[in-house]
Amino acid sequence: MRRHTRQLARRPVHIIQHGRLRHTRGRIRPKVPHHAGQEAGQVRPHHNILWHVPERAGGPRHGILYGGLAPRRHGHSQNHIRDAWGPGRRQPYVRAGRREAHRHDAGGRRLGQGGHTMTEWRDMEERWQKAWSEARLFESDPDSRPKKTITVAYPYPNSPQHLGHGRTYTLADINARFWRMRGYNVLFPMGFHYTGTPILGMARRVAGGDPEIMDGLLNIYGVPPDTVRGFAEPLNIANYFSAEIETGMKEMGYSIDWRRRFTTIHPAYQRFVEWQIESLRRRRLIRRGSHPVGWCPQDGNPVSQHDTLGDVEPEFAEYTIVKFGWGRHILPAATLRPETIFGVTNLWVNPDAQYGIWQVGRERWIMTEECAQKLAHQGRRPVHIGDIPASDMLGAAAESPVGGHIPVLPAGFVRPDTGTGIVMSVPAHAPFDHAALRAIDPDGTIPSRPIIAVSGYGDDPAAQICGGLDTSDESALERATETLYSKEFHTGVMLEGCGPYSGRRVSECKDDIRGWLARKFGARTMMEMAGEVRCRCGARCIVKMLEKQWFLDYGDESWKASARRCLDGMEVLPPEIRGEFHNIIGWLRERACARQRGLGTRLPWDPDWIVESLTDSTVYTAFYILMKYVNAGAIQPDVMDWDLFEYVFLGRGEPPNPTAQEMRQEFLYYYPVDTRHSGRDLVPNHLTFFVMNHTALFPERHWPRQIVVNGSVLMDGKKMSKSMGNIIPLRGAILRHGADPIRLGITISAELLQDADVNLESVSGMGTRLERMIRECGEAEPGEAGGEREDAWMRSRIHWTVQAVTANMERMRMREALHDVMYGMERDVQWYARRLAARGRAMPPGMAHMICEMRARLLAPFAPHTAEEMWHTLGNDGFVSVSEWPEAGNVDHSIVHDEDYLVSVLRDISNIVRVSGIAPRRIRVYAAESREIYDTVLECVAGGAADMRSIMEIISGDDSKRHLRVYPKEIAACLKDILSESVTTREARLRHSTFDERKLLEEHLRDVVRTEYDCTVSVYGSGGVPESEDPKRKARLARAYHPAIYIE
RNA sequence: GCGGGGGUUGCCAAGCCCGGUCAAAGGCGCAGGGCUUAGGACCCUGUCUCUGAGGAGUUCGCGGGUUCGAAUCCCGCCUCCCGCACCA
Repeated sequence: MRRHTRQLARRPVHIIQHGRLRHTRGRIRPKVPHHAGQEAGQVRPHHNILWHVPERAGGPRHGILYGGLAPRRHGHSQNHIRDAWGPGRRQPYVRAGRREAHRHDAGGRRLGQGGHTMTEWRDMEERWQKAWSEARLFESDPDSRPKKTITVAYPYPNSPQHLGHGRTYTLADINARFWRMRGYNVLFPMGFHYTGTPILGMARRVAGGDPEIMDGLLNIYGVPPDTVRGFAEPLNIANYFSAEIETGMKEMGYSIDWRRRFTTIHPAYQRFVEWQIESLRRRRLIRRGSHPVGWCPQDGNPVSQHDTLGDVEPEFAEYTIVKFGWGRHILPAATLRPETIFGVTNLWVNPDAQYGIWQVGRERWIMTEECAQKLAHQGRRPVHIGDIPASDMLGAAAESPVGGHIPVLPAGFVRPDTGTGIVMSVPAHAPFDHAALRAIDPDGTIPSRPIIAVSGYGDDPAAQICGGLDTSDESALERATETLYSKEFHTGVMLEGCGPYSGRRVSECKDDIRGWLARKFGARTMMEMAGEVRCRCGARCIVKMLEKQWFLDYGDESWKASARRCLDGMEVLPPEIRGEFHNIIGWLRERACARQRGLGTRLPWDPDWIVESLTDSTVYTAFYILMKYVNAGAIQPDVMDWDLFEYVFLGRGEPPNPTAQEMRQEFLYYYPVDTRHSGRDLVPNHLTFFVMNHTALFPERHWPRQIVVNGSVLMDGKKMSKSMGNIIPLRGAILRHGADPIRLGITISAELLQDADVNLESVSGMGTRLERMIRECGEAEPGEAGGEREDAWMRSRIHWTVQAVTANMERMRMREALHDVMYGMERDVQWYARRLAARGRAMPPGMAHMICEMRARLLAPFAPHTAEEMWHTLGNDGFVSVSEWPEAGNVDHSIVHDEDYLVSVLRDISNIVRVSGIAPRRIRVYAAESREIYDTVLECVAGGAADMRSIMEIISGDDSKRHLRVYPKEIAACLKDILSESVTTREARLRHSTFDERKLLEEHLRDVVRTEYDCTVSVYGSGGVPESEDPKRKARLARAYHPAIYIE
């Protein structure tokens, strides 16, 4: 059994943890040249012609350009739509008075005068950021209002932020801004996670002048050369990028309380981590054990993915070392398939390899030097006591643990650096063994010993699968091996002669056999890299068993139970991710919680170890509350001891000082966390640890209330990564597109849990839309809002929108909410403008104002800068960011119902016009006069009868309806109509059974149609229309809600 | 292997939980028109097929089933992606 690492990487191998079978994966990382011009700080906005819109003279031309739903070209120009904004339209910004003065207060140059450059847009955003900051708008301290503590996983500053990071933070910010407007005292803090090893690796590579990383820093990240030189020092990297990220967050307009900022190597934070880890230890959740890690023998360091050449993830395979006796010596054969011990016919050694004799415990093992070195890192101490030529072993009769003697034979495929250099030969089940054995024993003197029955492969599976193969073709043998191993593992059954395991499935008894060999025959295990992994220094990595490693026992059942209880008591959004948390808790087990290098906090009781970085970042949400005091100088880190934390977090003991008392009060106010935001990738680790650690450290009333998980951001359908060259740095994107358009682009591109494929065109489309909204605010004046039917309709639609947006935002369905604000409302306003035009009215100024103001408020969480600009342009004081979230008024359902009807009739007309190609001169509409059948069927459907048979039964069984029995055709037609409508439409129609179609058509359809088609409109009842008025006999086709139409 | 999530009309992406609002939202792209000296931007219209009448036909990975009715529910299959730990 065996052998080539090359092959190991391609077939299922046993990974150390629980012996779970796991596929190793090949990773392909195409080299893609980085994109020039993406570097932060190198974008020159004035060169961005896409954004340059020349100023125009006639400002009013840009009145709100709502075209109708389907204005025809046949008739008038569409200008009536614009004219709907009517007399209220004027040159903006030329009026004197308070409002005007106010606008100038808002600062400098305004937008909305007919186009802007990117520079102007950025000026606008910066102006508001500055105003917020000066007004300390987002600083939160306890007060009498209810609170919301909203947090996001803090960033690891080893690179600038890109668009992908922006998504989680933007969602959190939208959430924070929403609740703030709803009257909550929102705490939204931010810190920086300095702890960790990747920065260490970067620093080392910079120090070594690694061209790849230098290129990345200078050209992709745009770090100035002078600064990069300082990056040999890890702290400089973290400081540089955290500042960079912080600036980016401010540029994005995040409503963060920056007074609470910290880094995880701040002395105060370290005191906090000491308290945390010590608490866990006192709760007996920390223990000691040994643990395998990838290891570079040259550097003497653990290696993880970012330390390896090609960023290969070090993965381990677990070999079983089966001891074969040979006189006073042991021949240790390493195998991945211990179950095949029953089928061994011989051992293989490499005739060209160097073997030595090593004292291992009380035994003398024969193995290669490489093997002895590896064992030395895995808790054994082989002592070299001599060499032995491979030839001395050839022909020896080795004693098998399961009985009998087998010969030692030579094989070239045995690699001295893999396993022990000695291999079990199982010719019945291993194609390589079969081929090698038959090559030196063509007559079958040594017969195969099949021990696994596997359907489709006969009595000698390896022989069969090798049947048609060229056995000198290694790759063919590898493929055969892979196929056979997989088949045997999953479907194979142990044959007779396998001791207690006969008749059992391979997949079920493999681990048992390993255990049995270990117990009865002293078999050992040995870790080996699954595939060749090289350190960045070039050395080949091995597996090292770290002794006396500290573990956090996430496997503790009672701990898991309380985590489940916490989870059950909290909201998880989106709901479908909840099950995943439970699964993860299910398989969670001990996890190393300390390591030997990197930035971080030392274990209080064992200063040789540093608290591992996913362990020191589980409950820091509580620390923001204290950090305000540290940053303000109200308390010094050196007095933050065990007693202080016990008091502040748990109320234990007496307050050590007045500040502690204040902190306790603030903690009680802000805790628990109301929302924890994070990306999906953190679900199996940080978010679950967040839950686990809270339950271990805090009383139940302080357990988190809600977790919100979002998907990541893709570029062109691919995950953003440096090696793909598709990273869009956030700050560069802001320069190019503006913060608000990016915020909207990210939010609207996908549902919460979906990965968002952001396209930059739609981002800039957002920009122009926002700009138009600002512009429109400049043309709206407070005033009379109109009392006509269409005004009432518009108001109802606004109320409906507020309801829908609010409900969606409460459930973190930000995409849908934004959709209603950006597009839904837009569509309503278009219809409104069309109705106004039909009646020759201009939009009442008050209504235009109300629409704009509602937009500003609903948009404020999403596009805060734009919303502030709109708010002030409308003449409001203060900040929309802290204004009240709109309350939804009552929706007049009957008006909405009637307008929906008009839209549907209009749609019918435009369909006919389009299909027939007629330029209408006259449109005749015949409204159905009786709705008895329709209403009857509608009632039946509402009552659950949706098929003809049951409807006919109901009608026949009701004296008042029985007379309708003779109209089955009509009934069927009504049923079809009704079923094609939505449930909400049906309900609305049920409620408005007194609805008078003809009257509505006469009063309203006429105007709308006439304006758009420039033709006459006649409305009739369907009964008794003289033939002169109904030349094509259409009137009889009228159905309820479907007037007959004739166009000439 | 274990666990999770997908496959929708040119692309991205809703809908699926709660079956008829679905030829299927919205965005992008594309086409025509408007506006503009022009380009860009913006606005309108169209964008599965057929249609001189509001209609019909064929679609939602594949194959079955349940139902008056399925993108939506059930069963089977194919296929893609992600996580699996000491790493943020």
